[in-house]
Order: sequence, then structure tokens, then C-alpha cells
Amino acid sequence: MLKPINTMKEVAKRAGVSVSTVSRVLANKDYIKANTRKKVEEAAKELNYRPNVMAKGLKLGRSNAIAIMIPSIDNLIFPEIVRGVEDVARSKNYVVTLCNTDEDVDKEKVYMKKLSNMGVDGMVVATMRADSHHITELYIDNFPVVLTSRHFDNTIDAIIIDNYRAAYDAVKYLISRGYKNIAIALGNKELPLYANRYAGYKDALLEANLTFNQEYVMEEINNTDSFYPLCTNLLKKHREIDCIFATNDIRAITCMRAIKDLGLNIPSDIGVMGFDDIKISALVEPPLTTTNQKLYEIGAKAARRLIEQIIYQKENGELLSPEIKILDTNLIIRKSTK
Amino acid sequence: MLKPINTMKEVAKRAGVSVSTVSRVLANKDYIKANTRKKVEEAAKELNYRPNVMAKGLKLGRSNAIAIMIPSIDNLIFPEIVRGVEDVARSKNYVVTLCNTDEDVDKEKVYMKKLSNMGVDGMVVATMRADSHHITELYIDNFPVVLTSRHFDNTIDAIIIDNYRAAYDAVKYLISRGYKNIAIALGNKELPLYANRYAGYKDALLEANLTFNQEYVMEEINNTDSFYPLCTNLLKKHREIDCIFATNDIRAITCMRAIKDLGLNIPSDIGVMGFDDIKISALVEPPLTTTNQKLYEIGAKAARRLIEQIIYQKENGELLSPEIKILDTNLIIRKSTK
DNA sequence: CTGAAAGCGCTAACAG
DNA sequence: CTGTTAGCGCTTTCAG
Repeated sequence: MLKPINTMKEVAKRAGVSVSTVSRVLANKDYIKANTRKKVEEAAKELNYRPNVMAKGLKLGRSNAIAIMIPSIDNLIFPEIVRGVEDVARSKNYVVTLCNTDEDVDKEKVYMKKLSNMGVDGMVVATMRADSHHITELYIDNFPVVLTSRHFDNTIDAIIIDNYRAAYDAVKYLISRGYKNIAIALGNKELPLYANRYAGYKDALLEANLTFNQEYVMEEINNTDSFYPLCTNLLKKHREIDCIFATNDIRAITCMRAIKDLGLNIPSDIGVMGFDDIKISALVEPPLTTTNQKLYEIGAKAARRLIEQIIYQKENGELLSPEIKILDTNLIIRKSTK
Repeated sequence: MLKPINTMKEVAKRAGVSVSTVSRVLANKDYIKANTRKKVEEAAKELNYRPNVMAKGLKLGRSNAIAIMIPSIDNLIFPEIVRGVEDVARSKNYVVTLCNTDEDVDKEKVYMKKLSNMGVDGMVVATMRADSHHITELYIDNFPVVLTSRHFDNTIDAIIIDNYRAAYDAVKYLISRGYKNIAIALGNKELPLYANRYAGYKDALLEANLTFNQEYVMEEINNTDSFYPLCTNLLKKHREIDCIFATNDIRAITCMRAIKDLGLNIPSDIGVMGFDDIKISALVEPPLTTTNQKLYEIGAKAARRLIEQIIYQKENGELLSPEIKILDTNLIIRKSTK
């Protein structure tokens, strides 16, 4: 272990004071005679004193570490969110532990146990599911948690977007551009975020008197990226489809690949719309029309709120009452739709 | 803090034994009478005992946490590497702390200090530079470090690829396909990995009796993604350029964007080759010809080696002698070159 | 204003 | 085979 070289004891000896005095000046507490403070500070500097975070944590019951729980950092919305989390955590002197769960509840539970044993001070979780009782329980125990991406109910802090509305608006836009047979590349609809995007899609269709066709819905097969064959098959069968609404950008880009490999043109033969606006989406050919959600900001806001809760909790023994923050989204019109 | 509810003391009381006995059975040490073991295990289960990692860490001088230091998780090679690290860390019961440094040495030093105070057991670092003395010093102090992506010298464990050779082979392939005026989209050439790719590029050119033209090298301007304008301007000025060798995939994809916006066709007007083979590269239009490096494996191997070193170091007080593992790379021929 | 002492939860001699 | 004891490095009463 890279352990701190010198302890308070040695600083104390060198400064000719007691460890409690050292502790006090280093923590900036109480009144200290200016002279003692100076002696201690000098001694600390000379010895290159560095605090032992574990000892402090053991004593104080906190670690200045938070965790972020996500399905996988490989899913390109998460690098941006995680970066937001990490930036504000660092700025507030917290360190972040990254946990990939692959949507596997068992893996997640194991992690939670580990983290709890480690004494992390809070966590931002992007893996909430309807049945994630292990998470709601944390909250009940006054353990700081903030949800991102996925919302549960109004009892836990969350930074989210209005998935229904965003999808609804997006599909409405497609319709306004003259698309009539709009298929959907749908993520796991057990997850409310996709259920909501799905509902927005359907409602926009219905409102425009377009019939919703069950055959037009491509559903991801057990969390694998299966949209290339799905899309290929769908378009072979239904050449009347003129547009695909994908529930995230990677799915959109995958469908674009399939469409081009079929020799079809985007957007003149088929329009494609994504969701999320990950960075790569501006670069692909054609640049992807999509709905922007401020991923970095979601992460940053989540971390900020989390730390606010941690501090409040420490001082008051309970959490601030939950806040659900709904960030707005924007339609980004690029070239993959006509 | 989500703190473990019950301590060993309480388990001991319930089982009617001493804490040391509890400690022993829970750590599976020494010989324990079968009956005592049973009593303790039952008590622990009934009380839902969970160890306090900080206390253990304080006592033992280790934390079962490692860190990974990278420029930014936003750079798409890192999600894959980090995933590799995290997977093996988790499997060996380590937790990983993510540190983005933005190539900023000061930020990195602050992190290192923090991590050291926290008692992380080791770190994989992808941010090595020629002047990273703070890192070589760690190693000298027998602190486990393994480098990825960037190599320093043979005194520190590293999992890398042969950047020179890979670039050389790549450019040689381009030449074999008939390209004659090959420009390069070059990353920061202070970094050996880019210097090496650059050298490979030059040497392949020279060997084929193609003149190396300084005007053909686009250089990134202070770590910002500036290749779109760079590429646009270069091609406007030098319409004889028939191919671009980019030193990573994102730069390649950015150049592709610029090329298309100029109304040029890939690969018939201009070929483009990337480097890294990040996942998105197979999906873009046209699919990117590139050099694959096994990013996930690099991360996984780095973590495995790191943990090996941690364990060895704990037992022997010193590190295993350094090993530089050079993973092979593969040219992936797709459609962005003719 | 400062020191002594207790103790956070755990492990590891040491002594039976 | 098991209990007693000391102590990891720090903070925090409690007394001066």
C-alpha cells in the first residue's frame, strides 16, 4: 500500500505538541495560539505529512468516496455522465468508484454490499429498476442516493428527463416531415425509460391518425445489440417503412449501417432518428437527427445533489426531502431525416 | 455513511466467544473447533454481520481498492480498457476508483496524493509521460503500478502494443493499395505513442520512396479536437492528397466528416484509415479501415498483473521484476480504403 | 488554549 | 483451540 509516510504523532513530536493539537490545527478547529499553529504547520510541511484517510474514515464514519452504478461504461451515454459526476466529485474532494452491473441485479447487490462495507458516503445510481428494493431500502436508512436516467417514484432524488414527452415530440417532428410508416428500434421495455419513449412514439402516431403497427416494433433481444439483423429483416419484409425512430443513438447508428448495407439511402429512402445525442452522432454519415439530453450535466447535477445530501445527512441525521429534477431536452435536426 | 450494522464485538457476544475467535473464523484462519465455528457463523448470519473495510484496512494497511488513471473516460478507447480493468478487479474482489486527469500533471498529482492517503493498493495508469517522475517514484517505493497504452522504460510493468510497427504496417498497406499522397492526422507528438505512430508512418513512406511532406501532417492543437478544420483546410490546399492516416479512430471519423462535407467521396476520392478499432468504427459510413488493438484485453491484463503485484508485494515486501507485455495488433480492412 | 485518554472495528502476537 | 492485549492513525470529550 502506498501509505502516508508520517503520522500525526511524528508531526506532534517534531512540533513539540500533542497529537490532539496537531489534529486541531490541521482540521482548523477551535482556537489555537498563532505560534503553536505555525509550529505545527511547519512540522507538517517538513515531514510532508499526509493524513491517513482510512483512520479518519474509521473514526468519523465517512470516506469521502462516492460510487456510481451504471449498466456499463461501454454504453456511450455513460462516459459522458460519469465524467460529469467525476468532475464535481473531484472539485469537492470526493473520489468515485465505478461499478458496472450489466443490469444484473445480483452483481449489483454484491457491489452494494461491498461499497457499504467500504463506507462509501453515497451513490449515484443509473440502474434503477421497478424492483430494486435494495436501493429504496438504502434511502429509507437515510443513505444518500441519487438516481439518474431512471426514475422510480417521488421518494428518491433523481435527475431525469421527460422521456415520454421527448419521444412524443421527436416522432411528431418526423410526422411533420412527411414520414408515414415509422418503425421503432426499442430498448428493453421493462425499463420505464424505454416504456415511456415507446408510449410517446405510439401516442404521436395515434394523434396524427397514423395506425400503430406492432410489426414495426423491433425489440432488443436480451440486452444484446441485435438491431442490425432486426432492422435488415424488418426492411426486407416491409419496404413501405420510411423512417426509423431509435430509442438511443447507438441503435440508430446500427440501423443506419443495416439500411446502407441494404443499398438504401438515408434520408431519401429512409429517415433515421436517434435519442441521446452522444458525441459521435454529430460525426456519422449522415449526421444523426436526435434528441439531445445533457448527459454531462445530468452527471454533474447528480453528483452535486448527492454531496449536498451527504453533508446535510451528516449534520442532521436525515436527508433533505427528495427532489426530482427534470432537465429539458432538445431536438437536434441534422441530416438523417428529410 | 452506509455503515455495517453489527460489529465483531456483537457477533462475539451473541456467539459467546471472544472477538479474536470471531475474527479467526471469519478469516478462515488457524484451527477452530467445529462447534465454535458453527456458533460464530450462525451468530454472524443472524446479525447480518458485515466487516468494516476501513477498520480492516487501517489495521492491515490495504484497502482492496485500485485506481485507474486515464486522460478522460470520454475518449472512446478508455471505456473499453476500463471495462477490462473493472471486470477482473471485481472478480478478485477489488473495487476501482476512476481518475480522469485530462493530461494535466497537476491534477494527476493531486489525485495521486489523495489516492495514497486513501490507501489504494495499486494503480493502472494510462497517462504516463516522459516526465512523470511522480509515477516512477511510486514504483521505486515498491508501490504496484502497471502502465497501459503508454510505455516508459523497462522498469515498470506495462501492457502495450508496438505502435511503430502497427503504424508502419498500416501505412505500408495503404501504399500497397496504390495511395501515394498520404497525409497524417497526428496526436500530440510529445507522447511516445504518437511519436512512434508518426515514425512508423514516415518510415513506411520513405521505404516506398514516397517523399515525406511536412505539409501533410495535421497536428492537433493543444489537445482539442481540431481535426475538422485542419482537414478541411489541408484538403482545400492539397487536392492531390489521396489518403489520410489518422492516429486514432475518432480523428479518422472527424476527418471523414470533413471530407464528406467537402463533397468528396470515401474511399474513391480519398481513403481514410484509423487506429484503435473502437466499437463505433465498424458502424460508421463507410466502415473504417483501422488497426485493432485489444482494448478490453489490455485493461484486463493490466488489472490482472496489478493484482498479482499487489499480492506478491504484500508477501515479499517488493515487486516482481517488471514485465513489458506487448499485445499484437491487427489490420482491420473495411471500406474506408480502396 | 492544550494535553491525556478513550475508542472507531479490526487483526495478530502472546499466552495459556 | 481460544482469550487477552495492544495498537493501526485519527478525532473528540474531558480536564485542566
